[in-house]
Formats: sequence, C-alpha cells, structure tokens
Amino acid sequence: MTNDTTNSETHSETGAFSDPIDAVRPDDLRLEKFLPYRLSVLSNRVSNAIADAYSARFDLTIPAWRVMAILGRFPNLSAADLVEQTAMDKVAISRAVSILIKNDYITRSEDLADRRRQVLNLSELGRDVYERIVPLAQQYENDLMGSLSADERNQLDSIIEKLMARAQDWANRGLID
Amino acid sequence: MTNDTTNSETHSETGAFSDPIDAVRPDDLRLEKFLPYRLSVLSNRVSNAIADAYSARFDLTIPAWRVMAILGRFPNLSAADLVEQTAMDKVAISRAVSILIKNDYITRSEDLADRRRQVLNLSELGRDVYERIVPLAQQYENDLMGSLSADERNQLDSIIEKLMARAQDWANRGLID
DNA sequence: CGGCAGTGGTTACAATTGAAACCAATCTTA
DNA sequence: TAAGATTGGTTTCAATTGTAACCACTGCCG
Repeated sequence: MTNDTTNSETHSETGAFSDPIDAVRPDDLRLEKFLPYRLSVLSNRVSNAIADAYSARFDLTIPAWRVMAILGRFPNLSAADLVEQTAMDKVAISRAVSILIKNDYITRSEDLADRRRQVLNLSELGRDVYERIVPLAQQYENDLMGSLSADERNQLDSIIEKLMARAQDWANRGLID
Repeated sequence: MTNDTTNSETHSETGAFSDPIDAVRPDDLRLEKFLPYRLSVLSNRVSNAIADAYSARFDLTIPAWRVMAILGRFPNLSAADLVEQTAMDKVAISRAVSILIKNDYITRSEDLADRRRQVLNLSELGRDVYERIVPLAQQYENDLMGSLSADERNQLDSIIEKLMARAQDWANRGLID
C-alpha cells in the first residue's frame, strides 16, 4: 500500500545543474498537497460512503435525499425554490423530484395562483423516511467531526466559508488571469 | 454567517421531553451546515473552475491533467503505479492515458521485463505543456489559499488529513453501525 | 386584447463515469 | 511444464450527469 520508495522528498534536482537556464523549469506540482485535488478526493470518499448507506437502506440517491432534507424543513416549496436552496441545477432537481414522486416520498400539487408552479411536500411515507434518515446523516456528520477537536471544528467552518466565497468569485468574475 | 442557533452541542438527549410522543421527531437537518454537503459543493465549484481553465487552454480533462502531474514528477510509471499515486481507478487512468497518447502528450513503451506493463512518460510536447500548466495550477492554489491566514492554512492541512483518514476508515471497516 | 420576453419545469441527446467482463502475460505450485 | 490464480490493462454496457432545446404559462407593454 504505502510504499513511498519513489518519493523524492526534496525538490527534484533533476540534473544537479548549476546552469541558470535550468531556472526556467517550474517546481513540480505535488498533487497530494494540491488543495483542489485533496478536496476532490475527500469529498468523493465521504459522498460515496454516505451514498451507499442511503441507497442500501432507503433506496435514495444523494440528490433525492437532498431534496427531502430541504422539504423536511421547509414545506410547500417549488422546484425553483429547491434550486435556490440546494445549489443543484434545475434538471437534477426535476429528476430527483420525479423519482421521489414515483416512490411516494413526496407529493406534488398545482399552485392555483401560478399554474406553472408545483408545490412539493413530503408525504406521510416521506416524512417517515426523513425522520429515520436524519439521525443517520447526523451520525455520519458526528463521526466525521469526531475526528476533530472543538477548535478544529470551528476553524473548519470558517475556512470552508472563505474558500467557498473565493471559489464563487471565480465563477462570477471569470477565471483567474 | 456563523449562526449556530440550533446547534444542540450536546449529544441529542432524546429523552428529557415532557411529552414522549414528541420525542420521536428528529431535529431537522440543516443541509447548509452538513459537512458532506458543503464539501461536495466546495469541491465541485473549485474543480469546475479549474477544469474550465485547463480545457480552455490545453484541451485537458482533470483526470488527464492529474496523470501528467504525476508523470512530471515521477517518470517511468506504469498505469498501475498511477492508480496508486492518484486515487483514481484503473479505468479512469486507462482512458486518460489513451487521450494523452492521442495528443502526443505522453509516450508509452513496453516493459521488456514484464510484457504486460507499459512504461509511461511525458513526451517533449507533454513536458512543455506540463511546464506551462504547473504555474497555472499553482496560481489557483495560491488564490484559494490567499483567502486564508497562515494559521488557517496549517489548520486546514491537518484537518483534511484527519477527515481523510476517517473517511478512509469507513471504506475499509464498512459503514457506520 | 395581441404579441413577446421571462419563468417554471421537462425532455432529448451527448458526454462522463462506474462495474463487470474480458484478454494477455506472469507467477505459483504441483 | 501444465493448470489455476493473479496482475496489467482495455473494452463493453449501463447508469449518471450536463447542456440545450423545448412546452406551457405568466406578466408586461403597446
């Protein structure tokens, strides 16, 4: 597994050149220290584990579960409202909703005031599932957070906010440079 | 931002109610505070921004770029070695490699000692691209990290390690419960 | 009213991803 | 050295996801 035999610790002095021309060569990128990469690996590990748990027990995908999580707290939302709350896109919401309806986890009713809108709610069954799944989710959260100290938990919270804001900037203002 | 109003700090003491019936209702889950969700949103934002940058400038996908990043530091790896280094799976590596070869970014040569293995390396062109893309990646990294203090950067580093280890446990020991 | 821009939501299609089957070479062991 | 197990890597097929086009309805403006 962890055979780091080839890990050349030090900044690769490929040739041991004294020649300044060599200065053009950029430092190597250490992928395992590269934040975007680490975030991606971490997020995938966590999401996959949880997705397995949800699907094994409730036959729910993550997008579907997210929709339920929001509807559990905020009844009578439309799909557009969900888009706003979840940072998922239209299509993902639409698909999740249609699965949930097929499973009778949520109900859909027309909004008489605006007949384009559809008002969504957890069904009896859906609330049932919701109430069993929330503790499960919290258990995962607690287990993750349990590996951190109280200080670290607070730090993480504010760090994530900052990184999120910066990444959001990228999307808005266009990319760097 | 940091509104912890509903954070019931203590381990949910489900009892303590005057009306036991009511005890059945779980606390709502606040998706926007749920770590797996936040990680996923953050990671996606970051990855998408960077993927755009790479593909716009070098016609590279993220998996392909990762392969190049590793080969830039460690020449003469096989696909299996790459699997180990990148936490990507066989198939993803195989696909990335075949794209990179088509683009003449890497070369593939048979390993005479073991004719199943193929030894991979950056081509001239590939190293060229590598040397231009590394600074770009570092720029993104710096920009992200720039939103944090030096302390926070260190904290983040160790927090990620801890979370990663915990999530890894899940995968190994099987899920919680 | 009549048209036309904007919104809510779904459908259709292409690209990406994942899982399992697969081929070929090597290693093991009898 | 032959048979089965293992390893390196690719292919195939299904599921997931993203993008763009689309339909139905509303709201606005002449």
